[in-house]
Amino acid sequence: MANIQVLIVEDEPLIAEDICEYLSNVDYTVLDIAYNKAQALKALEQQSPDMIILDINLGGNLDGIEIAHLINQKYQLPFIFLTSYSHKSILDQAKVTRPLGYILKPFTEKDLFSSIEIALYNFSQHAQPHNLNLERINQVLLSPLTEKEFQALQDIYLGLTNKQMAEKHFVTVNTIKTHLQNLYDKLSVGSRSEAMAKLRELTN
Amino acid sequence: MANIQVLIVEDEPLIAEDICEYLSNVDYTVLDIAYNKAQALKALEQQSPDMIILDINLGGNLDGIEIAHLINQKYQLPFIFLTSYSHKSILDQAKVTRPLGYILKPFTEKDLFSSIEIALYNFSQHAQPHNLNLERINQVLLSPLTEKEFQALQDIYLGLTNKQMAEKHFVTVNTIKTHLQNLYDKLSVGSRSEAMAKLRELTN
DNA sequence: CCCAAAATCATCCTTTTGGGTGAAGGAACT
DNA sequence: AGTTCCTTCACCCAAAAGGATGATTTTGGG
Repeated sequence: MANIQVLIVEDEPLIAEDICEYLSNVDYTVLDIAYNKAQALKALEQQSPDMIILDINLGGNLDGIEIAHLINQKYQLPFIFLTSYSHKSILDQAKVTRPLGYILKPFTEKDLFSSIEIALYNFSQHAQPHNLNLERINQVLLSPLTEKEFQALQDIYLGLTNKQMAEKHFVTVNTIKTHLQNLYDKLSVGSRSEAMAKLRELTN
Repeated sequence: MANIQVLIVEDEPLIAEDICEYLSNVDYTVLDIAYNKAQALKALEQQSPDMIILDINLGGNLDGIEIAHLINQKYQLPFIFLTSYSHKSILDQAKVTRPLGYILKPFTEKDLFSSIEIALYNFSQHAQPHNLNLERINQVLLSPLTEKEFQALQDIYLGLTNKQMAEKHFVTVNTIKTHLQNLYDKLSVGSRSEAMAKLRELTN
C-alpha cells in the first residue's frame, strides 16, 4: 500500500487516538491530527496528505462538511467521513461532497481499514477525471497551449484565484498573469469566465 | 427518495430478513432476495433493480465477487458489499470490482442506510451529464436561489461580464452586483470562477 | 554553440469584481 | 395594516483581474 499518508480531522482526542492506532496497525502513516477546522485547513495547506479522515461534527458545527467542499475545490483528495451523525438532513449535506466512504461510530479497525482500501482504490481508478485533456483542446486551437497555460486553464476551471495559483505552483502572481494572458490570447477570450464558456464550447 | 428497488443477495436467510426489514424502515423497496449465485443471476436478468446489496460469501465461495464483476460488465448498476470478510486478500479481490460501499457485519440499520445513500448519490453523479436546472440546484442548497440569482448564475456560466448582464436584462450594474452577492453567499463562494467550480461539484 | 520557445518576473496602469451598507418600491401572504 | 421577501439601485472602498511592454533565465533542438 506504499505508505499512505493520512490526515485525521477529529475533535475528540480519544477517538483520534483510536484512529491513529488502528491506522498504524495496518501500516498507514498518520501525517497529522487536526482537532478543528483551522488546524485542518492549515494541515491541508502545509502537509500533503494522500487521504483525509473527516469527522463531520467539529466542536458543535458541521465544519467537516465545509472542509470536504474545500478539499473538492482545492485539493481533489479522497476523503471519508467518520461520524456519529446519521440523520437524513446531515447525510444529504454530506453526500453532495461525494465522500468515498461514510463510517458511523462506533466502528472497528476492520471497518476503517476496509473502507479506506475501497476508497483509495476507487479514487485511483477514477483518477483521470481530468476531463480536461490537453491534446483534445489543442486539436481545436490554431496555436497550441503550452503546459503551463494548460495548467492555468485547469486551475481557473477549479475556481482558483491568481494568488492561489501562484502559491500552488510556487511562482509569483506576475508569472501566472503572463500565462493567463497567453492563454486568453490563444482562446480568443478576455476573462476567466469567458475562457470556461469557450472551454465548454470546444470540448463538448 | 423515489422508491429505490433493491436486490439483496445473501445466503443466510436470517440476515437477509434483517436487511429486508432495515430497508423497509427507510422506505426502500426490496425487489427480491437471492440466496445463491444462480438466483442472483436470474434476478438480475429478469428484474431491474436500481441497486444490489451483495454478500461476498455465498455458500462457502466468493461468488459475490463474481457477481460483482458480472454486474459491472453487463448491467453497470451500483452495488455495495455487505460481508463478514475483511482479510486483505479478499478485500483486494473485492475492491477491484469497485463497489460503492463495503459494510462489515455486524452492521446497524444506520450503517446500511448511510452507505446506500452515499452510494446512490455517487452513482447518480457519474451517470448523467448535467443541465442547469434551478430545482436540481436548490435541492442541494440550504437557502434556495431566487429566479434572478439563478439567471445571474446562468449568465456567468455563459461568460458574461457584469456590464453585459446588466444590458441583457435592462437593469443597472448595481442590481447585477447585488444579485451576484446574494448568489455567492448562497453558494458559499467568493467569485465567478468559484461559483462555476461549485456548480460542477453540485450538479455534474 | 546558437537559436527559438517557454517560463519567469517586474512595473505601470485600467477595468472589473467583490464586499458592505442602506434604502425604496412592489408583491405576496397573514 | 403589517411583515417578509424580492428586486431594484446607489455609493464607497478594497481586492482582483486584465492589458501592455520589456527583461532575464531555462530548456531543447539543430
